[in-house]
Amino acid sequence: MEAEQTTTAQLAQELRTTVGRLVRRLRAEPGPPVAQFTLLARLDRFGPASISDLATAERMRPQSMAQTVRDLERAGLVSRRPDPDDRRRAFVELTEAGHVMLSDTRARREGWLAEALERELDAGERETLHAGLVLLRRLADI
Amino acid sequence: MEAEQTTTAQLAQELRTTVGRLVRRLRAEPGPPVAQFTLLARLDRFGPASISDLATAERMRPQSMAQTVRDLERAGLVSRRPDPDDRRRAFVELTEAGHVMLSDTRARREGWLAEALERELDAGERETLHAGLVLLRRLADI
DNA sequence: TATTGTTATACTCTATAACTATA
DNA sequence: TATAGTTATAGAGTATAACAATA
Repeated sequence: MEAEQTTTAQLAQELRTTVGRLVRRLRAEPGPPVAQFTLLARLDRFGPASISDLATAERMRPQSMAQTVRDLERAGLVSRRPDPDDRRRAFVELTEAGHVMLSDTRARREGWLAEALERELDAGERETLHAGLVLLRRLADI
Repeated sequence: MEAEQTTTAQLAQELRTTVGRLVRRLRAEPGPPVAQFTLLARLDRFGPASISDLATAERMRPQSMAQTVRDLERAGLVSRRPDPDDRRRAFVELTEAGHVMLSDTRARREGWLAEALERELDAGERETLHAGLVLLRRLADI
């Protein structure tokens, strides 16, 4: 089907372009780097976790996750608590400063996204967006 | 509304996480770097354009776009044609090699995304995705 | 003066390779 | 041997600053 194929290819390009624009928009917002903020938010929502678990959750190499954690640790925003049952592992958790940074950023600056979702989209649109994200997630996990 | 706020915050986090995963997934696919491929696809679809126009279209700094164009030019995939009406400007356009690379990549490797859209999603889901992308684009353009 | 474009430089993000320590 | 984690290194992607040429 010629028309169908064209549509799919266009959708692919649209997706690529839109994702690129969105990433740049997110990055432009002041506050900690996106990857670091994402990790802080994850730790806050799901609690302490090991490097491996965090890497798996974000579909990222453990070495890459280790870098992000190292940067956050140097900034004093997360700390490590050794796993008493397995001395190879350590739980990464938010420090008090990490909590403060997170809520601070959410409230003052990085809240941009949440605010935009509230302000620019109505309830129905948020549902549509959610449905779209579920599909994007599925594509990302293939 | 407490519940409403929580939902919006969660949606924001979901968006952030999903976009991150998707970017990494796209990057993992073999072929030319994502930014370069995106530009090749744009030139193919919309025709020659100046650096400034391309930067505006992708919501990117002209200096950043100049880098991408320079890399593609060095690889022989795009060329510049001076604008006869304005000697500051030049039109960036696909070379024959650029066309070949584009269709080659689309067919063999980078076609992953288009294929996935065909294979993993049905027509209704593609519509939902499209609607979601329109909203994401709106958010990116705020 | 404003616009188009360039080069230099730096930061973020993430990957692969090679390694240590523990299980 | 397998798993958890680290450091070293490199490449992609993009930004800001400072500049040159043209309008």
